[in-house]
Amino acid sequence: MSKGEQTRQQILEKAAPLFNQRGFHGCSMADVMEATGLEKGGLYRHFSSKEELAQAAFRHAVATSLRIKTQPPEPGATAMETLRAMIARFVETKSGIPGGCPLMNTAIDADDGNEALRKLAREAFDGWRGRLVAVIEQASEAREIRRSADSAWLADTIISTLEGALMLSRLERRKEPLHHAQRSLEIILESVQR
Amino acid sequence: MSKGEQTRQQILEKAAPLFNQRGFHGCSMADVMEATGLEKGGLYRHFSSKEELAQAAFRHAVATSLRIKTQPPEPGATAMETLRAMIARFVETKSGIPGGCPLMNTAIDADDGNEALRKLAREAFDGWRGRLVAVIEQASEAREIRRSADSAWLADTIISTLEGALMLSRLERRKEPLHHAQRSLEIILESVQR
Amino acid sequence: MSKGEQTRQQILEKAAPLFNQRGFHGCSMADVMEATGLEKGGLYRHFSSKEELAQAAFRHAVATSLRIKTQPPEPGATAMETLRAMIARFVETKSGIPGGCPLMNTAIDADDGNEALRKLAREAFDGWRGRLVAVIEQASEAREIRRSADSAWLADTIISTLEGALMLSRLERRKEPLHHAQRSLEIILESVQR
Amino acid sequence: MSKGEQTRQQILEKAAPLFNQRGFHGCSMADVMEATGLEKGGLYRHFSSKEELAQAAFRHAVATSLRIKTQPPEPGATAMETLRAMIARFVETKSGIPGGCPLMNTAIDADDGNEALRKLAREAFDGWRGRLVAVIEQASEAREIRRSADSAWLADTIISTLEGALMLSRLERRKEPLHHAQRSLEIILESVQR
DNA sequence: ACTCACGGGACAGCCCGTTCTT
DNA sequence: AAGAACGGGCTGTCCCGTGAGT
Repeated sequence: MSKGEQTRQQILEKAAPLFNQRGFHGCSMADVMEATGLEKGGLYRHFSSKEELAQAAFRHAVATSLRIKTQPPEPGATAMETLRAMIARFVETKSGIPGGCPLMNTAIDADDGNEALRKLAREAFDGWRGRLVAVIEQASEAREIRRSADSAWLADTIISTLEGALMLSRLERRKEPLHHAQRSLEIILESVQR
Repeated sequence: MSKGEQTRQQILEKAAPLFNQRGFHGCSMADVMEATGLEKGGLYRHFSSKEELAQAAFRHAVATSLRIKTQPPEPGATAMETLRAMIARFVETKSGIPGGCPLMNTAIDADDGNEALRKLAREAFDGWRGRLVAVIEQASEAREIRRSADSAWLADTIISTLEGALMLSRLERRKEPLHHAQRSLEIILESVQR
Repeated sequence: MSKGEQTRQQILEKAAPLFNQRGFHGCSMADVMEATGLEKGGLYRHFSSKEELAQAAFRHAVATSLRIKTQPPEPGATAMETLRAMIARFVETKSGIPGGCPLMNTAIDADDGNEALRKLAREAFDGWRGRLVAVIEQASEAREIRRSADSAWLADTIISTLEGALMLSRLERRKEPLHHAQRSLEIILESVQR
Repeated sequence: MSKGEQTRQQILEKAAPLFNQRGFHGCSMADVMEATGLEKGGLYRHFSSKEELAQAAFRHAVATSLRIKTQPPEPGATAMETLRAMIARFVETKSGIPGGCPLMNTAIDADDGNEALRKLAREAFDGWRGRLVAVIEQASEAREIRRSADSAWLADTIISTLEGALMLSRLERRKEPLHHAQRSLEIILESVQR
């Protein structure tokens, strides 16, 4: 890896948590300078604007988050086991990046005009949902759940419940909401299981 | 209502949507000046700092939001009917204030250092949860649901699922996530009903 | 005159020479701050951008310049006497503002993209030419010069020769070019006189 | 021509129009980089500073301009014919470089502190005037004009009138001022012709 | 009760120039 | 000979807040 590419990665590693914690408007380029130890000239060599840096930082945060939360399924596990493992990992794992789930943070932060970031957040959620849907449909085909089960509904429910619970959990600084969510999702899963 | 109090209310009515949409850092006093038509001095007469204005605006937003979403239960309705109505109202009603749910927005926005706003958001969620818990326990005592049902768990689940779904729904600009949430909560409710 | 208006005038008095001497790109807002003793906040209260300040400063410079160079004609003077007096005043008078003729400076400085300034310079020249043409046509009607004399040509010649000579004169820091111009214009005037 | 010398020439060819159009402060090294396709290092290998580059670019612009405007006189032409040809060429020829006459542009642009550029502009005008004076004195000796004619005055007049007219012409984007200048200079020339 | 006028610091981004590397 | 990488200062502008004046 070239020197420049290396620096770029280091910037992203430092900047991603900052943007995730403070949001786009709440994190200044000076904050990034301080965190990275680089001067303006050094930063702007790798990113042509704060906007571009924030986007790259978001992608980095998502990649880091997902690398931790979506490990490959245990070999030999059934689809339902995989699904439960995905939920459990979300509930138990400390987020790979400080400041909570970057998807939700960015979704809220970019709810006003920042269309570029909004799009990135949407695509990230689409990716997550896609993976959930795939597993659900595997379960469906393996007859682990009823054929009539709606994979889009189930995936949305899992995402919504987990993200909402994470938000509550972070706000109140206690883990119950996440565990409550897990319990509720268990009920949902049982309801579609045959 | 005195002239001053009236002006204060007008400021809050204009400022609340701005802070809700753009967040604390994303909304400047100049934005509020433009929206209210007042000058700096006019604003700072009623609020000693941007911080204080943002907090008052948040309280205003919550009050507005809840006034719409938590109308008094239909007289004669059972506790479970009331609970379902509360959920339905969240799903169907357009938020009383532009920019989505102020509770969630503020929870995310104040996740970094802003402890004062954080506390307000937490209290607002506590209030909502309290009202849910009360209704759930009514249902419990009226034997509409199993005695063993955990009201804290159920309330958390309702809040998490709805908020998570609202976030998704706003991000993707479509209503399915909210309807999916309602369907899921129905399953949860049935599971505790005897 | 209100306090604000007074400050605005003081800003223009200080800024006009700076812009005239250094040009738009060569004069920074910090320069204007230093010259006026005001801080950023004070400046931007009166002018919403550097662009706007530069335009106002140009108008101020033109007004100052013309107030000096275009005094009302001596009562009782013939049109030709007035014309010669206008030329003489340009040649002899120290410019009302340091840095040379603001019309020419701005014409050159705004030759690249600055269309707003360009337009202002053009209008200023139009005004000057208009006044020359008026006097020339008076002379024509008073039969001081040949009826066939082309007032647009004569006005252009006076302006071109004087401005070109002023440029040379400033560049070489000696007055001969201006006197040479005056001599040449005298020949031109005699050629149209009957 | 060595590789290095060749690159240097290419830089000057690209940079000269930029500096001529935008002035010293209005043209950044980044602009030159973009125009030449070179990186910082490539530029600073050939020029030790922006100042030095600007001076070299000015010299290049003058050389280019003069190469076009001062072709050798027609063999067999009288001095006066040569003089008229020089004027005509200035009026008719499109400038060899975009942005107008580099001599005048630089004279105005360097009117503030830039002494090095000022000096170059002065020398360039001196060269032009010298050539005019030479031709005028040829005419004088050949008795094409009166012996008493002042060559310095005539040369200054030609330069002033042409440059002033060119400025007006560029400002108003029409050619009349230049043609008016030519007409006026014709009158001047006739006045010294015997 | 509110406007006007101003201070001064922070913001994103651009600038010129240097050094290291190839 | 030229590119890649970086430093650090400066630019125009926006920001929150204060105090005098009406």
